[in-house]
Amino acid sequence: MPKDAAPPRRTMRADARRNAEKIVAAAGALIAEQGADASLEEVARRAGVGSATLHRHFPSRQALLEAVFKDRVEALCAKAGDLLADPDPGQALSAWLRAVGAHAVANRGLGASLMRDADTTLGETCHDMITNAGDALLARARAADAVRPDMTVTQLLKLVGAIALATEKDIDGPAEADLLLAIAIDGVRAR
Amino acid sequence: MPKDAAPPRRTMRADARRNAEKIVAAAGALIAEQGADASLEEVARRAGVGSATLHRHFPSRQALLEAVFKDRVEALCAKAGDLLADPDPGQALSAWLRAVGAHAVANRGLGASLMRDADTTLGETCHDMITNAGDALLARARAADAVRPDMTVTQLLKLVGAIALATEKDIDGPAEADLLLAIAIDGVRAR
DNA sequence: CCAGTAAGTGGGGTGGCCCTCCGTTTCGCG
DNA sequence: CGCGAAACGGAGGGCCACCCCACTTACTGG
Repeated sequence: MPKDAAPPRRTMRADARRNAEKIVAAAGALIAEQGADASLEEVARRAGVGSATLHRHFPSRQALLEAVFKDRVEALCAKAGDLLADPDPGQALSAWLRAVGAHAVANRGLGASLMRDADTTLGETCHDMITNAGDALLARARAADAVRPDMTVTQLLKLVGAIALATEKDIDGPAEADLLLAIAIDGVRAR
Repeated sequence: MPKDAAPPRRTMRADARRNAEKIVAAAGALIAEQGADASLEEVARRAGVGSATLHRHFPSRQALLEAVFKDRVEALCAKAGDLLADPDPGQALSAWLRAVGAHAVANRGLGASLMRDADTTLGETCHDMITNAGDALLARARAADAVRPDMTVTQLLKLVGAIALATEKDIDGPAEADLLLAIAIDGVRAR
């Protein structure tokens, strides 16, 4: 009998991985300079690869953004885990939201990534990760009657992302964002 | 002696005015369908004019958006005027903000117009109009100790615009936006 | 060590977009 | 009416996302 179809690759080929890394690095730099709608061709150019390679590794702009922001998001998730040990659940939630907001303004375009579009079909790893992380904090805060009972993480993140988006191209973005965020968080508190 | 340079036109030529109107109408329809980043060439195509004509009448996308939203914005300004007579200044402000938010989600892209880019060089009539209108309401609310004393209209509008932007592509945009807005406004109140 | 092969690559093409130049048409004033 | 200026719109340049396909390269089993 014919032998089975070729066994599927277990790991990426070494050069492919290297190229992917070069692309992510270049994208990170360019996005920091120009924002999340930077030219993908310019990214490929700076990474020293063809545009086809970029598109093969990252089929959509969103996919590339997620790769770029992955470690930042992981850091935020870790922070959420730490804050679960905080004695004051309400304070913990609000501290985390401000941290998320700070990252979102600092890294142009992260905000848009987090809010995410209700239409994205699948694979929104970034958004899922942060949603899950935030959910734990929110649940605890809700149990302690520190927040309005009808809040959802999605709403919270939308709020944070929206504010980041609105201030990210401001002259004094971070300060403005922090102020607006503080105000919004105030509204989230249980009355 | 040579006669003075030809006297400058006082009014637009009739066909020019008609074309401008057709363009605004087409843009309004397309923006309602596809959002504020709709293709300008498609607008020109639907209006039955060449793309050069569109660009002559509206040198920037922002200029076109302002023309499209002008009457909506005027309505909001009028409403602000009316609300100045409301006996409760805090309530009046919050009602107006919700009205602004509702319009912003309903008319895709209005939100972005309102928040406006800190870098726009000049001529942001739309933004100016609404800023002035809101300022009166805010001043009155502040005098009545109904809001935090450090709020500015710009911040308020940024908040509203951001929320509209964040929810405008949602399945259930209006409801979501109203809820988030209510929360944010709650944070704006004086403690 | 070596060849076979699937995985990976990138140049070039396509179509869309924004915007401008410029020859042609149209308006409206005198 | 007739003429000059105002307005028009198609063609074309530059840029971009994305796809196709002939070529190259890394891994694997003998």
